[in-house]
Amino acid sequence: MDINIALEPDFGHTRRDRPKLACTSCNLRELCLPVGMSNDQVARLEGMVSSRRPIARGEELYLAGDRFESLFAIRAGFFKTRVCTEDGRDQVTGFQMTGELLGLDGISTERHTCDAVALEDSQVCVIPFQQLEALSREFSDLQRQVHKIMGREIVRDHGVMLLLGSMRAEERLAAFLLNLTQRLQVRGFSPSSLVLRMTREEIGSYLGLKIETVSRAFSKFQDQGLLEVKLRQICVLDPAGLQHLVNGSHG
Amino acid sequence: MDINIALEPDFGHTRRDRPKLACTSCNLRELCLPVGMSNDQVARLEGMVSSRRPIARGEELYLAGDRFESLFAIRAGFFKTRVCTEDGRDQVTGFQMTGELLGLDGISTERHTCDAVALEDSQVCVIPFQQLEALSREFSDLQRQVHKIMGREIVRDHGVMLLLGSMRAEERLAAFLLNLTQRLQVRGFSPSSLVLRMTREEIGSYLGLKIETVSRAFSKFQDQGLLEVKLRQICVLDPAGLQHLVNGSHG
DNA sequence: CAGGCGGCTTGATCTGGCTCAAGGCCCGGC
DNA sequence: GCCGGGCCTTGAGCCAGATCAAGCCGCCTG
Repeated sequence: MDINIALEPDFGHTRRDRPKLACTSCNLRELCLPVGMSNDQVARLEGMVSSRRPIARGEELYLAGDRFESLFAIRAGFFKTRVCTEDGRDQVTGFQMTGELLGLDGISTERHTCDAVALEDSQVCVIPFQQLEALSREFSDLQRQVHKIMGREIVRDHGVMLLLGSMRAEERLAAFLLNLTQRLQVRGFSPSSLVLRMTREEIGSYLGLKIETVSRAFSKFQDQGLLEVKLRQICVLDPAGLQHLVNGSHG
Repeated sequence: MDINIALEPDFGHTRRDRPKLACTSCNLRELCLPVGMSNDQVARLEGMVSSRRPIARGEELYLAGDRFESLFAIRAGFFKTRVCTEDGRDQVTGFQMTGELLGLDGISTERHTCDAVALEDSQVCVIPFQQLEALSREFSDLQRQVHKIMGREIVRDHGVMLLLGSMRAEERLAAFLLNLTQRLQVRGFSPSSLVLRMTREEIGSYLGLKIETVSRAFSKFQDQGLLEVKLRQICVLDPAGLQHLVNGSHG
C-alpha cells in the first residue's frame, strides 16, 4: 500500500483520460463525479448543480451541527476540515483542494459533524444531496461514482490513521508533503514547487504534532537537502529521499 | 461531539425501535440496512443475501488486494481490520462486532485495501455489492441507508483521528473502553462487564500505543477503581470517571 | 503432570516530541 | 516609515510513552 496515495483522495485517472466537454455552469468534468456518463447525463447533473458560492479566506463553508443538505465541489480554492470537542480539542481531519468534494461528514446524521474552513478565497458548487441521490438512482454510473468517492474517503482516512498511529514526526511530515505534491501534480502543477495554504499549526494538528515539531522537521529537511523552505514556499529537492523516509527508515 | 459515539458505528436507534419480522436467511432486521423498508422490500434484500460464510478465529475474511465483490454483514462474531505496509508497519483500523458491516474499504478501487481477520469464530452474510447497488436504485430507503452507513464510517474515522492526533494514552484507552461498552449495550449486553476479544497488542495498534503502555493504563485504571481487570475480563466500575478522563482532564 | 508458549505485567532506563521561553521575520495599518 | 500582530524559528529542559529486560500467568500439548 502506498501511503501517499491513501492520504487524500485522488481521481484515479489523469487529466488526459477525461473527455473534453464544454460545461457551462460548473465545469463538472473537472470533478470526479461524472466518470463514464454520457453528455446528456452530465447535462442533467449540471442542471442540478446550478448554484455556486464564493467563500472568503477564513470563512466557514459549514460548521458542525449545521443541517446537511448538500455536498460541495470545490471549483477553486483550498479548505481544511476539522472536528472540535466541547473541551477545546481540535483536530484537522483533512485539506481539500480544487476538484475535491466537501460535506460527506454530514450524510450519516443529516447534520455536519465537522467544520469546513476556506484557507484562501474559494468558490464551491452546491450539489443538493437529495437530487444527487435521485439522479444516481437513474444513472448507475453516477451511483457507482458516488459510492467510489465515499469509499475513497474511507480509504484515505485509514491512511491517516496509519500515519497517526505508527509514524514518527519526520515520517509524517514527509508523507504529508509527498501527498500534497502528488495531488498538485495531478492538477497540472509542478511536482517540486508548492505554496502551503495552511499554517504550521494546522499542519501540526493534522499530523498530530505541535507547531515547534513541525517547524523543526522543516528545518531539518532543509539542512539535509531534501527541501528548500521559505516560510510557506516549499521546493522539494529530493522526493525520493522523502519517500525513503516514509517507507524504510524507522526503528 | 461525543467521542465515544464517533469511534465506531452505531445503529442510531435501539433494539425496540425496530419492527419485528421473521427473517429466514439472515435476520437482516438485525442489521442496520433495511431501515424504513417495507416487508416486501426486505424480502427482496434477503433473497439477494442468500450466502452465509463461517470464519474461524484467526482466519481472514479478506486480504488487502483481494477483488472486491461483496460487503459482509457480521451475523455473529468479532473482527478486526488492519492496514499493512510493505515495510512492516501495521495499523488496526477498527474492531467490528455483530450487526456491523465489513468491506467498505474495497469500494473505491474494487480491491480491498485492508485485511479483515476474525478474532473469534464468526459468521457473516455475503452481500453482493452490484446487486445491492441495483436494489438501492429501486428503493430509495435502501439507497439512503447505504449512504448513511458509509457516511457513518467516515465520521467514525474522524473520531479515531481525533483520538490518535490529540489524546494522551489513558484518554485513548478510556475512550476505547467506553465505545466498546456502548456498542455492547446497544446489543443488549451489560454496560459494565465485557470480555475483550482482542489482545493488548491489537488494542495498542488501534490506539497508536505500545503494548506495555496499554497494560500499564489498565493497571492504573484498576488502581484508581475505575475498572476491574482480569486479563480480558473487564468490569467497568466507574464509567463516569472514564468519561471524565476523555473529556476534561488534559493539559 | 511437566514443559512450553503466547499473552500479560512490571520495573528501569532512554528519548522523541512537548513545553516553555525568547527572538526574528513578514506584512498590513496608521 | 514605524508600529504591531500573526506566524515562524530556535534553544533549553522536561516528561509521557517507548524501549529493554525480566518474570508471571493461564492454557495447551504431550
